[in-house]
Amino acid sequence: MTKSKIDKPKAQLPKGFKDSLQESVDIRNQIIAIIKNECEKFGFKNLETPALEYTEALGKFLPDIERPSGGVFSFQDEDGQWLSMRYDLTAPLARYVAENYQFIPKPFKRYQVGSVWRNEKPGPGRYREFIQFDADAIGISNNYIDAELCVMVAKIFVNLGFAVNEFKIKYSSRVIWEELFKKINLIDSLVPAVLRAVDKLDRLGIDGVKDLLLEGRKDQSGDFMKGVNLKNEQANEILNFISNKSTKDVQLNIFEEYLENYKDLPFEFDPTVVRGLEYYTGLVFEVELTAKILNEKGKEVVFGSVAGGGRYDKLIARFGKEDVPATGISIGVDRLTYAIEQFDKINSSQKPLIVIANLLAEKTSTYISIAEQIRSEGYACEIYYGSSNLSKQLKYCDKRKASIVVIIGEDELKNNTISIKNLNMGKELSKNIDSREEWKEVKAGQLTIQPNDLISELNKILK
RNA sequence: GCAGCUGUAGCUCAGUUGGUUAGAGCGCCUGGUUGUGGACCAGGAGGUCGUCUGUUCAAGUCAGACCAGCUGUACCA
Repeated sequence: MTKSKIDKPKAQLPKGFKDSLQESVDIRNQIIAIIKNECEKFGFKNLETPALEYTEALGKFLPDIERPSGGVFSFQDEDGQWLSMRYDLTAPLARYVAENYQFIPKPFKRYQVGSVWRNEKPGPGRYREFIQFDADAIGISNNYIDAELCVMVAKIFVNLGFAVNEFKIKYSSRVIWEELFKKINLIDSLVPAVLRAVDKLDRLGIDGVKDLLLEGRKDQSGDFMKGVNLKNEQANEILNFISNKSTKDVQLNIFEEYLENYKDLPFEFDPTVVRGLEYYTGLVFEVELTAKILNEKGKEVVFGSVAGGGRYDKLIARFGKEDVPATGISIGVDRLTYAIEQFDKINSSQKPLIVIANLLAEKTSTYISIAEQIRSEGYACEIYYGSSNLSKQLKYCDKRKASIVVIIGEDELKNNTISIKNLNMGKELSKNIDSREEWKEVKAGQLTIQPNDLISELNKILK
């Protein structure tokens, strides 16, 4: 009995995950190499930590106490211990530093790149598995290091091919907000809600933020979001503070003093950069692409930040140690890859593929020796091992996006020649041909040469 | 989580006031052509109409519930 279709497993990618083809992987790897290289120039060293941590080690930082493991992929091991997949690279770093504090050099500067996982509703450009790149400096309280991190990130973007008017690094400080809240007598429990409202300025505009600080606002679908219900005067003070951009504190002054040395890089003070995270204690910053980004359907989207970070001096102390000053930056590699692919900033460096057609089974060793000759020149080369006719083989090559097909059949053998077919050129030529007979006759893009000239002819075409 | 919208072939969709065997384009496969990609021509495969329950002589079409997807919004370490 054949199984009914309904019993068979569905070939389906889990939602929120994605498969990546060669070209994307290639571009992503180049991006990572550029980022790593810059970090190393600034004295950061690589640290790799595992994908799994004890849930407790991650969960202790979770600011949302109501659902301590919400949004995290977790399971129990044989001993009943709860394990979780890392949801960022900062929490594992804090664990590493706390665990190895006496052995590591202080200050400790490390970078790390790796996949992280979040078990939450995926959206456009938002996956449940994605790659982050982090660089953090532990044990330095001087704000020069915060500024240096920003300079390093700016240089990374320049090296990735962005012009200084195509991105912006916006910075602010949590401290100036704390001072404002003290001044307007805001109760502590409302602080997170206020900061979250302010964080939405770029999307909702000043009126949207005002609505959120007061009674609330309706979204596009008509759903109502409750506001913070501040007093009018409090809300006005906050809105004022946002627009006049004049309040600075000591940390910000030191930070800006450092940046004076880099006037050519696009830094901008913006008090509304507050970042959602609870654990930031001082300076915060984020990198924004100013160029327009389109989604798969060609529609323009608000892309948001591609990197962000800040100072988190209390995070490591949660493991019961004393406060350890720390600051870091995190780059969303997948989002960056998406943007870079769209702007063609980096091209896939794939080697051209050459396929040797298989026409005469008894000539396999000839094909092999030619393949070896081509590979030793540095090109990718494969022999077609199927038994299809030439037409099928060419179709296959077309799909593989091969550049050249090497043809050695009876005709070539008789005359001691080799035919090479330039598929890209053939494609161009075919535009002007519409009869089948003519198409077959001209053998578009094809060239018959002496065996000794093979490599030089390939070089000519592929250079 | 909340709200709005949408579920018919691999993809994009049509399907009349409920009425035989549910269609098209694209894609895929085969042949025309066992030594020439594309175009063209001919043929073919592919559907429990999201799921279940109900109304009806009769449901892709009507009703209800559920499920899934999209969009917005919330949360986001």
